[in-house]
Parts: sequence; structure tokens; C-alpha cells
Amino acid sequence: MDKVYKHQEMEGKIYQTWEESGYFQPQLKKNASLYSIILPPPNANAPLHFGHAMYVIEDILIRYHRMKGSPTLWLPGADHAGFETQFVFEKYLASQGKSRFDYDRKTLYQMIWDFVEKNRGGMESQLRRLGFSLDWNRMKFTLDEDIIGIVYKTFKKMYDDGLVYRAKRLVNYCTKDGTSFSDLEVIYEERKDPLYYIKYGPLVLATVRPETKFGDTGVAVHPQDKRYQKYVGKEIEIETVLGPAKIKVVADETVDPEFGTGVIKVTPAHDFTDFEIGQRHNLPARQVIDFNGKLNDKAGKFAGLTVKQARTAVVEIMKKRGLLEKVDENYQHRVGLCYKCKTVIEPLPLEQWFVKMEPLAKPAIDAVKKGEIKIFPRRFEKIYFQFLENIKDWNISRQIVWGIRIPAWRNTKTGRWMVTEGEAPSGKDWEQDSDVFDTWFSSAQWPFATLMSSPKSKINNQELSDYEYFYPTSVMETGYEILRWWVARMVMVGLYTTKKIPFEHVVLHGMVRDPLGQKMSKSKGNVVNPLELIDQYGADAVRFALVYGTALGNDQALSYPKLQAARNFTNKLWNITRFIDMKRETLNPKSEIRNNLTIKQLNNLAQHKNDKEIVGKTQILIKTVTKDLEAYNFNRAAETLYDFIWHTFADKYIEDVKNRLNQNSFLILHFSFLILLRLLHPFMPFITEKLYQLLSHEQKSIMIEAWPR
RNA sequence: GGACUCGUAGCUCAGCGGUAGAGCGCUGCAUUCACAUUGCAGAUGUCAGAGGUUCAAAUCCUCUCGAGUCCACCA
Repeated sequence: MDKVYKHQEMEGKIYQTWEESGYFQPQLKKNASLYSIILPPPNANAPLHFGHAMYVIEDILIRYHRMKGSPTLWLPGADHAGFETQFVFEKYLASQGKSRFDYDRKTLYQMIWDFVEKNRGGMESQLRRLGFSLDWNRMKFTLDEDIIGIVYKTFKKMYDDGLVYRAKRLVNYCTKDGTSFSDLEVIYEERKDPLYYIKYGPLVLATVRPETKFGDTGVAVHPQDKRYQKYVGKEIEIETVLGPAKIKVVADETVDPEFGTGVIKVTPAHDFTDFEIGQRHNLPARQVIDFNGKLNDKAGKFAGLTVKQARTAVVEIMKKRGLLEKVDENYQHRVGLCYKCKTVIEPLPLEQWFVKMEPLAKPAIDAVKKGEIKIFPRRFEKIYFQFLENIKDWNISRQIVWGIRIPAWRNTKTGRWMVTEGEAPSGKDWEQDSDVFDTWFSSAQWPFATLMSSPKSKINNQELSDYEYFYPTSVMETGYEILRWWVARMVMVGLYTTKKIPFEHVVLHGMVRDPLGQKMSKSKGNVVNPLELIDQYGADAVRFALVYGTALGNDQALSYPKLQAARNFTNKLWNITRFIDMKRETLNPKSEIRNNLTIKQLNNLAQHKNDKEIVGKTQILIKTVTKDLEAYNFNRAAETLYDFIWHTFADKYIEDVKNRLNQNSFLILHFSFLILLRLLHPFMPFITEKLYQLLSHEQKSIMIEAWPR
């Protein structure tokens, strides 16, 4: 053995033998306690980042339960990541001097497919580098035919149940990316914009968006506002930049009398609050901004101007005509932006498919309230409830091509819609909706969709699908930032479709930040690639460093000292093994070399006081580590193991035993270390495998050894 | 406007009701035979502040101050 552990020479080979061994596949048997996790599918088109490396938590759980003897499934997948991927592809097109509008739908889809296909596999080999014991035979892609079929079925069922409806409503629209978004995809930024006080006949009102005034179909005040009582319900004559006009005054609770003058203009087609006011008071929605972000001919001579240009132009004319009372230049407010390209989101009226969320949210709330689903750490329950209790209907239409096309057809003659499970309706006059589903709509079905579409297996003469066997899954482990985007939606749709919870426990990890505690981002240029760290420190060390010293659900700053410490720890393990191996040669013990000595058998073997002591302490360690794993206290389990192996086992016990080593104490030394390796295996799979085989002189993998008890 | 997290040794963070902990750093010593990616010994903290509950509080409660995050959304 070398003096130093060289991970570069070991990890690749070990992973290969694991994969060939078939141990990643669950050993299905009847009446066993099952364990399953569906991997949150990484974007098929992008390299892994630290968020994915945190899935090491799942590998720890999977390896632990596999060793405990459960049929254990960890199912990998890849996400087509609809808008994300199309966004990247369009950037690529732009670099070639092209745009998506240069191609028809079919060609564009195929081009993105090929683009993704070219990058496929990268992410998968990276998951292998991390040592993840995923069952690659069950790999799924979100655009697999059978997955699409299941998504169609769900949509059709929702439609038939009246949970999906088509409506012209205001949506968050990015005029640059040319698609609408759900509420979650809008980010807000604090901005300082001028607040214009505009004269509307006898009234004055404040707005930051004078360019939308062509879409005004009313003026609103608070019902209790005494100043304006006399106008309520009446039409007032106003002077506008396009000449004189009449406009109705309504009273609505949502108006804040403290804001501005207490009067607001109502522009139902371009503001969410105004849309609602419009609905309540029968004010028509007049769209004056088009989907290209420019004003249309309803804006008279301002038609063709962008929103920004129009604002300046309108203000200028109002100034000239004395229609502007004053301008507050220091007005602070928050502006909605496209989460991807940061363009100002334009609320625009668009016909879309919506999912009614309230009936879905209720059972999802109950499932957690009743404890059928548990969330770890507990504090995230609040965020979950808060989201579900205030949920709004979900816009699931996206105006892109990269995704699952919505199986809805419109009759060009009657205008009626028909929803199917994917097949085109008979007859000539049907035209399919050109939109695709929001990626999260299909992702919400991932746990049951993946299992339903896996091949059946024979279990005790019974043909069972993975769905029948494994569902509901045991754990959904992911970053807390997608609790609402994904986890909550999986619970809702899972409960709706399968009538069962999709998973029993939700385990949430925190973010990995850069060494200074800053969020990693491409624009800041502080992104660290986990694969580079694996090259440098080894996968075991990277895994260990990510778990060690950070409580579940907390963010952590990437720490090089910690990585180094973890790497040194692997070296320590290596040298403990070297010592034991060396002593074996000199002592040449003839007694039973069995690997599976239990701690109790070991206890009976112990004669010397210190041998008894180390066995006793190991016994306690087993209990502690097991308990911490069951409670998802991964950091504590890791810290306890590190401390025990290094400072108790190596520093104290080995230092003591090395001077009095005999046949008997050697057995204690040897077998108790094998127990430690097994305890450590879920955290550091590669080196523990290597050392286990070195010491036991057997071909048997530590992966399928029994968890110490 | 609501909610959450964090504030513990120089730095990064565990601990979350029973005599202050780890990693890195620091000081001194050791070392041909498992390991310098080492060992031994050691220094370093009114656990942000103020009140309260308790036999006992870094740990529970209230408030204050600082750092950060999320949600709602203002026309």
C-alpha cells in the first residue's frame, strides 16, 4: 500500500464495479420494508452545480437503507427544463445571428432536441463521479413518450373534473422572451420611478404608468372617501392627450385613500388590481400594449412606440397641455421582472389554460397538518402552508416549443375546445393549441409518472409495476428554494391523481454559497464547479465536507479548510488500514476471519480492559449514528464518526493497542474497524469500499453488507 | 406590510435545558518503523444586548440591536 490515499486511482474503477454488480437495482421481495427516493431530475442540458452535489444526502439515505436490508430504489431522471433550455438555445441562436422566428415549430423543436442530446450524458456521468448509487436501468426523461402520456391523462382528467379551464386573463408576460409566466417566475426589484399626478377633469390621480392611460376604462376611489363621494357612479368629462373623453368613477375597497390623491385610474387590461376592479364594476378591458411591448392603434398617434418611449412622449404632451399637476421624482416601488432576462413583466390579457388550485391545495394542506407527510426541518412547514393557503390559479400555458405540447384542440369553425389524452380529434377543423405546458406542471407528476412508466417486475409470482410496489415513495429530498415550485405542487397533483401522498418525508437542504458567503452566480463569476473539487480532493471528501458542520436546511459557505480536513480524513482511514494490514502480516492470525462479526460477538472476544472499552464505545457509536441518520441529522452523524474514528479509535485505541497487540486484540482491532467502515460507508462510499475489500480479502462489496447493529 | 434564518474561540460553523465544542488558524514539544494530508500538550469565548420562566438557560419566552432570506404587493 502507498503511504498516501490516491482517490484518482480508485473512484472510477470502484464505481464501475458497483454499476456492473447490479447492486444499484433494488432487490425486490415481498413483505419487506421498502425504501425509495426519486432523484430531483437535473436539467438534461446543463452541467451539475452544488445544488446537485447536495443530493449526497439522498445517497447517504439510500446506502443506509440498502445496508439495512430494504429493497431500495433511487430512480434517476433528466429534466427537459422547458423555458430554461429554450432560453439557452435562443441565446445560442442569437450568437449565430438567428432567432427562433426563423424556424417553424417542428424544426425548432428538433433543433433543441439535438442540442440537448449533444449535452446529454454530461450530467449523468457527473452524478456517477459523485458516487451516487442510482439505478440507471430506470433512468427517465421528462419528454419520454410514456411520461408524456401520463401527463396528458392528468390534464384530461383535470379538464373533465372542471379543474382546468381556459380563460382570457391577465398573465405575467415577458415581451422579450415572448411567453407568459406563473406568479412564481416573477421577481421583484426595488426601483425609483417618477410618480405623475395627472389631471382627470375635476380629479387628480397619481400613476407611474401614464402610457397605459389609453387603456383606462374607469377611475376608482375608496367608498368611504368623503372627498370624492359626489363623483361615485357618475361619468366625468376629462381632457386627455388624445382629446376630450368621458370616464366612469367607481368606488372600490382596494383603493388606498392615503396613496397619492386617493384616486386611481383603472386600466383592467394592464394591471392585476385594476383587472379585478374592472370585473367587479363591469369596466371593459381595453388592451393598448401588444405582446411585442409596443402600444397599438388604440393609443392613436402613440401607436408603435415602446412602453418606455410612450411614457416619455405622453408626459411631455401632458406637460404642454397643463394636464400634469406635479411629479414626485423620488417615488420608490417594486417592479416585477422576468426571473430569467430581467425584462419588466407586462401584465397582458391572454387566453390561457389555468388550473384551479384551491380544491387541490386543501388536501395538500391536510396531508401535512395530519402528519401524513412530514417536512424536515420543521420550520419549512410554515412556508408550505403560507403558499397553499393563499394560492392563486396556476397559468400552465407557455408560448414556447420546448416542452410537452398541450393536448387541446380548437375547432376553427365553432371556436370550441376539445381536450384529449394526446390523440387528435377526428375531423378536419381542429387546430392544436400551439402552447406547451409549464415544465412544473409535468414535474409535479414526477414521482408517480416515473414509477408508473417503469417496466413490471415479478415478485413472488406476481407481476408488479414499480408504482404498485414502491409508491408512495419514502423521501423527497431537495433544496428548500423549490419547496413551493415543486414539492407543494407534487403533493397537490400526486394526491389528486393517485389519491395517495407521493412521499412520506420531505427533506430540505440549504444552498451552497461561495467561500465568502455570496450566492454563486454566473454574472458574479464566482461559480465553483463541484467536479473540479472532486478532482482535487476526491468525491468522498467533497461529499463529507458538504454534510459535515452544516445543519440540515441551513445555507453553507463553501469551505476549503473543510474540504482539506475531509481529504485528510480519508488519508487517515487509509493509514489505519495500512497499519492493520501490516500487523496482519506480522501476526498472521489464524483464527476466524469473518467479516460479519456483530458487535456482540466482538464483545465476547474482548479480554483486555481497553479492548472491552473500545467495543463498548463502538456499540454506543452505532446507536448514535443510526439515531442521527433516522432523524436526518446528517451533520451530527458525520461529526460523530469523524471524531470517533480519528480521536478515539486512531489516537487513543490504536496508540494503546499497538504495544500489546496479540491474536485476540488484533481481532478486536480488525473487526471493530470494519464496523466503523460500514458506518461510514454511506458518507464516503469509495474509500470505505476500497478499504473494506483490502482488509476482508473478499470480493464482497461493503455496499450490501449489513448495517451494524 | 407579513414570515423565516442567523448573530457561540481570530475565521467557518456544530450544539439548542444540566459544568462551553469541531475544523482551520495560533503557541510549545515530539517523530526513522500506519499516517507531516502526523502525534502530544496548550492558549483563546460575560454563547449580540436587556428582561423573564426554571433548582439549572448559549439552549425556552418577551423586547431591542445588527446581518441575510423569502412571501405579499402599492396604482
